[in-house]
Amino acid sequence: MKGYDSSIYEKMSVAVDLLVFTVEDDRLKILLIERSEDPFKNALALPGVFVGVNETLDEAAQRGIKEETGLKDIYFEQLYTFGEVKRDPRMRIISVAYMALVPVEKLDYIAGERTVNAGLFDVEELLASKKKMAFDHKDILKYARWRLANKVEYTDIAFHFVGEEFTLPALQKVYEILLGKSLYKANFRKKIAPMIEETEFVTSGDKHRPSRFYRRKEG
Amino acid sequence: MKGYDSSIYEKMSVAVDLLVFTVEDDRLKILLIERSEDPFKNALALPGVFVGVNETLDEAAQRGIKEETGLKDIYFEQLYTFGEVKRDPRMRIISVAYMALVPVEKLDYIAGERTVNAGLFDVEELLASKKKMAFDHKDILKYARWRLANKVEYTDIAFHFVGEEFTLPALQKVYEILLGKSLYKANFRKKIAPMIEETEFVTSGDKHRPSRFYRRKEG
DNA sequence: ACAATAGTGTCTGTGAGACAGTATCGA
DNA sequence: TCGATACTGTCTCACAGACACTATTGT
Repeated sequence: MKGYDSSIYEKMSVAVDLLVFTVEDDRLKILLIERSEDPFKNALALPGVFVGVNETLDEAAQRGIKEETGLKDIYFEQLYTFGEVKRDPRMRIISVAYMALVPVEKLDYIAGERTVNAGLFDVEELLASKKKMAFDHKDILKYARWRLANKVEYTDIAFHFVGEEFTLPALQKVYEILLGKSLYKANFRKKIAPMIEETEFVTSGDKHRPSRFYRRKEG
Repeated sequence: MKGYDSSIYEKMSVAVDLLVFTVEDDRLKILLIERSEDPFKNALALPGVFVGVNETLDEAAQRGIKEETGLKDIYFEQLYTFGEVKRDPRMRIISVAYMALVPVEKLDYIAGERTVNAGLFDVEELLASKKKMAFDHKDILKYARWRLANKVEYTDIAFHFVGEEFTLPALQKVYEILLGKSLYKANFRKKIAPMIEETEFVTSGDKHRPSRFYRRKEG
């Protein structure tokens, strides 16, 4: 880093953009806001915050999640950093995208206080439509959707969409939604079996056989 | 993004740090420089460049690779963005880390012109030793090493360490180095058979059976 | 009894792991 | 012929896919 003298390079703004995903009504959804100002007035956008000088990227992401959802202690991970020169027409902004995964119950809990112009949107529908989103946010969403589909195959992310205790049909549905295809019950259960343990509880009230609740097992 | 008025947030410097990996003498190596100035004078560091205001992150990475190795058109990908507040003791710098993977022949080609204080270092040795590196660069290296080990299992990255035409023993060695374990010849060949096609060439001069050269097949 | 969904048993094919064997070079 | 490395054949076992079967609730 020749001389490492940054003064000859102009500094820039660094923002964290948030992709808060959840599964609602058997669909993958994302929390978006409707912009109230130009540029991209009235367009859908990812919520985001600027990174403060005394704040790490993770801290900024956490702060943003708190501001938008009221939640802390939810799962999130850095996704990718977007640095096209003109991604924001006004000024140079580097955007570090973070994904957060939330069981929908946690969001419902604070639904009443939801910002009036923020809400959950169907991801597949949005991506399939020609609807424009602000900035490069549609590209970011597309990339995040792709990563989710990938990671569900070799990690545990699907579990972050369900609560502490969950039924296997519910968890399977999450897998199916993320993978975009249906799975065989028996095979799914065999695959998941080593990662979970039974609870003593079962569902009730449905007009069919009740479903047992499980929780994650360490290991 | 409340108001989207960035003026209340101070701007910061954004740098790209480069992890140029290669395989030399059956070892995973990385290109590092020895710092000539404080802070961390004489410590090993990742080469890096600041991101210019009219330059994307990828362009900055490419420029940095060119400056350090003289090479362009080599494989690279964004790794992760590091944003600890005090990662650089002098000022706030956000570092977007990029990995580049190069067959060692390409680096040898320009070995004569190598910067006097830059060179290839054995990655495992470095990580196992207590030797300090500048800034948080040892953490970055550790993470990159981990990612390489992971990605080799479900992607094609290993191919970037060999040239256009390569023998299977050579490619297998790359896999073994990245995975950190030895593999069975027969199984390895069966696994990559669908990804390659024969050439008409074989090695010669060795005091044993010659080895056929292969090249990648599309698909 | 029936509709509906939860949950299990088992056959099959595919692919990774293990290992023994054969092939082809230089000396 | 021998040492060395390239390359192949084949057995086994774990696991994913497919599908048929049983179980338990409410009405």
